[in-house]
Amino acid sequence: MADKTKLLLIDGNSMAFRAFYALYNQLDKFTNKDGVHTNAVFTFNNMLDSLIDQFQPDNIMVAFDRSGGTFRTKKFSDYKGNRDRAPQELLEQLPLVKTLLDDHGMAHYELQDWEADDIIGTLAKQAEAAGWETTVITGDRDLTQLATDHVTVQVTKKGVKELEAFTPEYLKEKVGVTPKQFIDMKGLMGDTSDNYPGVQGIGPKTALKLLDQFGSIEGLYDNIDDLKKSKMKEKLIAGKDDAFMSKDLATIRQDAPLEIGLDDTKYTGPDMDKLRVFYTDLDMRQALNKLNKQAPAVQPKAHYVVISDANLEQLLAVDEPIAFEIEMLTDNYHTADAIGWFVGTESEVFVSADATLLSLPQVQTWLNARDHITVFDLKRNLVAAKKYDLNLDPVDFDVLLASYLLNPDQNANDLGQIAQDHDYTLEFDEDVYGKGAKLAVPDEEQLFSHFARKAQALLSLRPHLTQDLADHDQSGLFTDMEMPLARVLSAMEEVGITLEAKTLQEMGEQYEQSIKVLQEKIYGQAGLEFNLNSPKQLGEVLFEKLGLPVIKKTKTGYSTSVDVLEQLSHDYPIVKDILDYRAVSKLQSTYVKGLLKAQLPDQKIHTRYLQTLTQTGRLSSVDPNMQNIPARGDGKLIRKAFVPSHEGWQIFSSDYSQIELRVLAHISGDANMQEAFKEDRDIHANTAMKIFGLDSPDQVTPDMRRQAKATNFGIVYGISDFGLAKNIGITRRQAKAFIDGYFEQYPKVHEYMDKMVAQARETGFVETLFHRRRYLDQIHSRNFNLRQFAERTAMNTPIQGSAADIIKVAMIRMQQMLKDQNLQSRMLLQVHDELIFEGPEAEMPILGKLVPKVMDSAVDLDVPLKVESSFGPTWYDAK
DNA sequence: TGTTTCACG
DNA sequence: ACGTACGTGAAACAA
Repeated sequence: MADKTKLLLIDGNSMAFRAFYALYNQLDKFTNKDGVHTNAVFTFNNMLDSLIDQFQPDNIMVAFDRSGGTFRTKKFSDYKGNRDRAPQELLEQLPLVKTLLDDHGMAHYELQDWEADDIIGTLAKQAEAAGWETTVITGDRDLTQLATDHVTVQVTKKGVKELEAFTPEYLKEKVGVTPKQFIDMKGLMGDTSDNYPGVQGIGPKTALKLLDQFGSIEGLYDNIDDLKKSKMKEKLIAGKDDAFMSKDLATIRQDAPLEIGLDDTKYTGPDMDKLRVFYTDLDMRQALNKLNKQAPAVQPKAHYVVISDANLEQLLAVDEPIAFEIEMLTDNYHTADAIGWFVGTESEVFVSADATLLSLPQVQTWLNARDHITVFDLKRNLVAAKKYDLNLDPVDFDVLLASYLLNPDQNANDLGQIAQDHDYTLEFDEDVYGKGAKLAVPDEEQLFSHFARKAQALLSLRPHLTQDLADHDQSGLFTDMEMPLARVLSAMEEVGITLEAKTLQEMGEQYEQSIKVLQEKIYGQAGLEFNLNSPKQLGEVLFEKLGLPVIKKTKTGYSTSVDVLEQLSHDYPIVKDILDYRAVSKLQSTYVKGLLKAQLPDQKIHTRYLQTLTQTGRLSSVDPNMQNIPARGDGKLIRKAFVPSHEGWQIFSSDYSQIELRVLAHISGDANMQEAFKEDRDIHANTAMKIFGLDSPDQVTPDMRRQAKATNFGIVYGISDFGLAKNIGITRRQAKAFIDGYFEQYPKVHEYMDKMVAQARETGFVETLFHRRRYLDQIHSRNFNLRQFAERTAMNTPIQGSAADIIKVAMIRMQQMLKDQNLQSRMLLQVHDELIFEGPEAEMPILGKLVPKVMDSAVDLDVPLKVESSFGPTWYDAK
């Protein structure tokens, strides 16, 4: 027997409301570039996908209310009279939802004077007559009156994901009435949300009892004389008209004069191309990516020439700007092998799976004679090329770097994504190469086609990005800072830093012992063994079994973080042991074991700096992270394992002193703060004098200095009294007094803070000294937290970002200086405000002069930059 | 995959 | 009446 036709009837308004409020708190995250909100569209879209999945309908109709009154408001002018008007952010999305339905091949309908409910009711009746199976989707329980053996009403439960299926049986079981009686019940009870009265004084309990006895409102009033004299009887008699009117209002009509019929509900399926345009217009990336997975855009057939001995001449004859790339499958280009490379011109793309061709002298000569080469991820290509002794000096444009500067948070690290953002279709690497266990080189045809399309995308994107950079006033930042920096970083990564494994292993053995001892001690005190590394288990032991006071909770349970444990450690010795255990096991797992795992056969650590990740312009470091090697406490000993790569060499280190506060003094123009730096005073003591109202530095106690230091940090982070209070353990009132005092003493700092927030509100972004941008969409959020966060970021980013700019300039100049001076010393690491070198002992005095000179002259501020240096036989000693 | 914790500036 | 310090990465657990 063939399956019956399946019809899905959706209450469009109800679902749009649900969709809108499901992501209401993220309203501001869901906007497109024109500021149109998309949260409801986004959720509605997901709902449609899951409904199709779940019900596999043949026919669909989404019914909407039409604005203006209906026949119900004509009968009873207060009908739905107490409803707030839907918010503008939702109303603007309703037309979008309807377009979305069109593109999905789903019918929608609305009718003057009639509600969506009546459209659904009418179609449900017609479908029943035609022998179809109907499912109604709504957030409104009133529609359960439509349930029959062939009509199921699915009502959304909490949010939009879960549905509750109302069949007549289920309704009877759950509410105690039949679908028809549901209307009688509403008639007696009334409905506060639809604002009709029912019978005054009759609630659900009484209504149910009466319906059980009399079957319906008609039955009740036909036999009302049989009721014993009572208050209820009086109420019923008094409310008779209201009861009938309310029943009438509650009744979903099944005879609406629809201009459409069942034939018009056919689900014709999505139009992928239209959907693609729709998602693109609304910047709905997630939906777009999902769609591209299901139905990859038809790629224009890409032509390519596979490089061979026979046609090498053709490649070498190319004399125009090219796109170039050496492709690798995995992230870590220090360990990855090339899977191929390509050269693209406007008219042809040359591809190869044989990277050794890059070693050919004629290829190298030809490449080095190019005027313009465009790549994606310069640093990655530099490292890859180095394996074939190839320099890539002519590369003058990195699409990745350009796109990062244009908008650091929209950077996906994938050419496909960047292309898509510029309305250029290109498959994502992940979709061509797979990911995780499925990562593999595809067949040659697919691989080379992808190469060819990438080459074309690179050439095509370059002029647009170049223009955008110029429009943002970022051409200098791109050409003179990020592009040269990529070369500096690639050199630093390739040199790497030598790790003396033996030193770490010995430390590891000691840690192992400590861990064992501490473990036993803790188990003994707890009276049981458990997984100490599990915050969950630890929380249960401490706060349930041992009954320690709960100080803080996380969203999943008890917090066991240091600040909590430290408060407990005075009273409970076990907690002190746990803190010690945590400290040692962190060193063991992350640093001893982690670093040893990352060591390559040359005994060195080759980290990768991520140049296009942070929102502020800082670098980050991965595989392993060399920017968070312990610098304080016992952990600092880890640094002893980092040694020079040659006998007789030393490690040299220079760091900027208080660079962020100096940057703040400069960009705020605050005379008091500038004076402190110009006279090289202790800035924290200076601040202490100011906020505590002291006359001389002698009066500053260590504790005052500590609090002033925290306040200085707080200012840089975009202060809040709460945050400062928490950090230094004072009351919020005191913290507020500190901040007020601070702003009084450094008035222009206060002005700066206000100015940055105002600028973010006005332009949507803030900038560093070198025009690095960060967009802050949430500055306009009506969510307090998101807005406050954006305001703090507006204050902090120009400071942190300008400091990052400055050290980047210093790095570029330093690298050049080492070369110009013919020094053997080399730059190894950058840790935000610190540069680490290695070199022959004899060069240490030279570095001692040169490095601070280059660093403090990297930029000319209204205050001096201060640099402190030191050197020694290991990183530990270079302190 | 998300959460918690902790290492750095 | 809200619940916050800014920027990162890695390990381990808990799903």
